[in-house]
Amino acid sequence: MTTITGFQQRVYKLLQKVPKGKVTTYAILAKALNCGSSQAVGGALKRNPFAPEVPCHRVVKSDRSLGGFYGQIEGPQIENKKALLLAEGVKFDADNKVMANCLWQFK
DNA sequence: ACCGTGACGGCGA
DNA sequence: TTCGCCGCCACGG
Repeated sequence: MTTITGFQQRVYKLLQKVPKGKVTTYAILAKALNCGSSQAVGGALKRNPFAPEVPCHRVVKSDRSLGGFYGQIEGPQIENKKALLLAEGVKFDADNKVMANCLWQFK
């Protein structure tokens, strides 16, 4: 039973606003949603019922590390996430961190 | 209705 | 500069 709460729907909608080749952070999303907790955003993405429709792979932590993907904070899925972003033109640092200029801000 | 947990963030030591 | 702790909102059991 996919219990989609209004908050989650809001997160997905906003996330779809992120263009290809750019990434955003949980904090930025939270702020845009006027929410003080990025964890809430992460929780929503974790339970993301719209796998490919919602580009949850374009969301990284505020320290620009990959964060999580498909319910995992590390593992093969994360590698896939990185590959996906690379395929979209997002560049990474030597420490598996996205370049700051690739960050998308809701302005 | 209550408590514990979480794909996080920021500040302090 | 790196590691650790507390705080935040929302959700599941």
